[in-house]
Amino acid sequence: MTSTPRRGRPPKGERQLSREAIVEATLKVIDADGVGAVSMRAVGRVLGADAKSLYNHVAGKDALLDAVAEELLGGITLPDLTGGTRADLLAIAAAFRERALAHPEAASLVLTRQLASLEGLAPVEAVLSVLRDAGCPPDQSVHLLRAFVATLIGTLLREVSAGPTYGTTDTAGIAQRQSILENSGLPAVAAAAHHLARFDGATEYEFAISLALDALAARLADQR
Amino acid sequence: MTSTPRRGRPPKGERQLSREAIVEATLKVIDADGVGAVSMRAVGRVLGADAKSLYNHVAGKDALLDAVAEELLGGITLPDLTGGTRADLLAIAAAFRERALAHPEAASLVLTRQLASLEGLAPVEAVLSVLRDAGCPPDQSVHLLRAFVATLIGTLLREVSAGPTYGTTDTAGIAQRQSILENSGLPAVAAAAHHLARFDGATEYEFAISLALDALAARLADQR
DNA sequence: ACCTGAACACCGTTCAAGT
DNA sequence: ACCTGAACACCGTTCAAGT
Repeated sequence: MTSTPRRGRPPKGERQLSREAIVEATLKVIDADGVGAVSMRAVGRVLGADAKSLYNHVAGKDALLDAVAEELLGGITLPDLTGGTRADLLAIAAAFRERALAHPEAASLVLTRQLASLEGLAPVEAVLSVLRDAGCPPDQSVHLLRAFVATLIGTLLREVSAGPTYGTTDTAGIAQRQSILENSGLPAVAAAAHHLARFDGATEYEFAISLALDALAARLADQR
Repeated sequence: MTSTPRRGRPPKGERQLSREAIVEATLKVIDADGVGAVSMRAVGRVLGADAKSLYNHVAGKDALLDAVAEELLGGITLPDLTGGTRADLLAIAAAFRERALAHPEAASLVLTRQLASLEGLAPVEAVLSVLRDAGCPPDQSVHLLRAFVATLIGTLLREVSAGPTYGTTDTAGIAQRQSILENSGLPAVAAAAHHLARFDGATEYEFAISLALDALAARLADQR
């Protein structure tokens, strides 16, 4: 009288698997428990399906993580461009950051993986077209794009990995870090301990991006 | 007549395990096959010991990877400071890069992990002391340090993950990428396809760092 | 003090067997 | 066309049993 285990494709309207649903389920796992918690079995569990069934829709775990990264990158809603170079680049960067902070656990995937697809090219197009409209030649634009993206990625990686508690909330932790730094024996570190022990993502983001855009503007001015 | 399996601690001068040897062996695994190939069993194999023995010297796999990151960070040989702000920051960044490129497969560990130890504080001290000597107040120094490091990390992450073949060697790959970009339907991307399809780590590094240092110098000048 | 056997609860992935 | 059972070669980690 035990329930006889089924085999083969389920008979009726049991939910069909799809690549899209699988990617979505994976993102759910990541949001809940981090990238490290992703396994074919865990994703299958979310969908009520066997892990092996996923292989009918994705090539494997690595390809699945790539797909999640592409989904995130492709889901960025780019701003309408106004023609103001600085304002437009600021807005593009903000769109990037917004997406990263919406899925902080997944952000490292986008920031870290080498993506080959065309999906993620829209932000690149946006930045390059702003630079082109600013009168920047293509070779210079590509250099500036890469430097700008590097700063953006480095800044966001730090922000998402620092977590929200690093800053204002955890006063005990701040005090402890500060005293460690003060007693580090390193004079410049000790002198800056108060500031090193604190971190506010939004402030650091604005500082770094603003700095990068200043540098970029200076190069564009040189150009002319 | 089969060899009887030993149990308990081996009787004599069989190599002792040590935290240091374990970290070194892990780095060997990473250099050979990447971070993904690290497992307690694989590291044990390198040392001729059982994976479980490692737990007598490190808390677990995650702590082991942290230790590798700290070893890399701590092993950076910092330049003697000359008093020239730009030259000194350039030299510090170069030391960072040199270490990253010496272990490209391991670099993401250092660039990505949140390190809590004091080992990695020497580069921070170096940068902060250069900024202090340039007359920059501590709060501003910390912002500039973080922005500078973000650019450095973003740039190096790209360089190590791009691999050496992206640039000059793989002419077929370059041509293919270029034609994909030209046919992407994105006008600015298509216009810059020739440059987007190519990547030279050293050139991009110099461009990005130089840009960051220009921006930093401008801020220091404002200050006064 | 330190190493290992046995053991547990996991992995990713292949492939044939099913519907 | 798509799902699963059986199977394989892996994982990290605990703990008691040994020397």
